[in-house]
Amino acid sequence: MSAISRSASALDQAFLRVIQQIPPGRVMSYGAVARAAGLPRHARHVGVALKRLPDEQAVPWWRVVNGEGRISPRGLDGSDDLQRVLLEAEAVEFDGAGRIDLRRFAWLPD
DNA sequence: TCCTTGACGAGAT
DNA sequence: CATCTCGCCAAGG
Repeated sequence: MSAISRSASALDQAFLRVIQQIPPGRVMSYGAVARAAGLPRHARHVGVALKRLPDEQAVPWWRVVNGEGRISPRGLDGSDDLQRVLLEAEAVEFDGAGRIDLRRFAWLPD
């Protein structure tokens, strides 16, 4: 029983497995994760899966951004800022508008 | 069952 | 660029 299988639905686990493969310094959009998991049109659910992700990070959730190369705002908690800090710590660059150049940092499964 | 909610995305204006 | 509109689809009320 892996750490993520405890509180995630079978569908969520498909996304999480993909996310676990994203190498440091690279990112993937929600839609890309969904497609790589063989579940196109489920971009929104990738976000849902991460949201209900338990504290214990067995998954590099911070390497998932939206299709514009931006960190999706989720409101009050400062997890947005944390995400940016974690990414910059991996040398991922943000431009003046807070965007990541996906042509350079996006990753796709081999 | 019906209705509403989204860490989304593509396209039109 | 910034907005807005729609399509998408599982979950929860």
